[in-house]
Amino acid sequence: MLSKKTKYALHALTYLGKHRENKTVLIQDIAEEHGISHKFLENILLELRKAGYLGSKKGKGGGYYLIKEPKDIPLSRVIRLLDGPIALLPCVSLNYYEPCAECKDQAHCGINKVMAQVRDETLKILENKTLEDILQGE
Amino acid sequence: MLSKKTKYALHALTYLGKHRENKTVLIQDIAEEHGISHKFLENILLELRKAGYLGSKKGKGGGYYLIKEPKDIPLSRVIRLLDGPIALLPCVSLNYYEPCAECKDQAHCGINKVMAQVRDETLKILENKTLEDILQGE
DNA sequence: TATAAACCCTATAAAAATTATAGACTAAAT
DNA sequence: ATTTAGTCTATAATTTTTATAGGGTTTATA
Repeated sequence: MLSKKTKYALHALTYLGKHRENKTVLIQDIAEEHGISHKFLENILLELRKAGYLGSKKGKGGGYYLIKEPKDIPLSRVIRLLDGPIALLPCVSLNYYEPCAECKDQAHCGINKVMAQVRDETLKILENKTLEDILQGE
Repeated sequence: MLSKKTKYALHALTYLGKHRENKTVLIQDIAEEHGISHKFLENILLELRKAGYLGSKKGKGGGYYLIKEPKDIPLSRVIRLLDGPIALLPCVSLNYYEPCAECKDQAHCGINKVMAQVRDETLKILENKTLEDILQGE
């Protein structure tokens, strides 16, 4: 399951995607719309900005706005950013690799091999679905 | 990512799958082989038995053994049993459904729709990979 | 230029979930 | 009888997630 962080990030991105004509959107507006803690959401939006998905403007009249096209924001990226690895095991993670302590020889581990396949196939799914798909379903 | 519980369960099932000629296998042997806490593994094997994957024999000469064919043990089942939902959000879970608090109208939620698709496609992957696939990779 | 609005940033607290341990109990073999 | 090995439930320890707090910086505008 996705963490609330990632779930909230998706809601925020969706909200921002739906309000692209406005110059900026307030954290507060997104938080209220979805009943999310303002402060918690703040941290999430900050991460999305640092990762290059959002722009922001400080001061009065400020707020957040999308700077990427919805079609260029795949689920895989959002999940990796906020939740970490997509792979089911650290030993097959492309971005967060770590060997598994209980596995003596990764090269001959059937679990490792199958999980690498699962990772590849899962990745295909999550790279194909983008914010645009979400917006179309709203 | 899978919990250690699920990961250990997969290692245990693999071990049991590789030792099907023996009548039974000791918890201790599996625990030692993979450096897992005996007691922790005990609870996991108990769950696998209650779910119908393993049989057990008490007393001297006892232990665990596989009672299902490896090809009839898909990853999806093991994961659901020990980790819970495969869906990325509770609102699209088939086995552990719960509405999402921050979503006002699930019927018009783009996230919900996309995640239901992701769930279906992910499920296809995890239902297709079985213990047999793991054993073949060993 | 003072003021209020709004994001920036880091630290920490609270809660929940995961991981691990403990110990008494039952069953079976010898 | 004794030893071996799984059964079961409770609880402790640890880690992760979720949430909060509060001072800082920037900007619009009166």
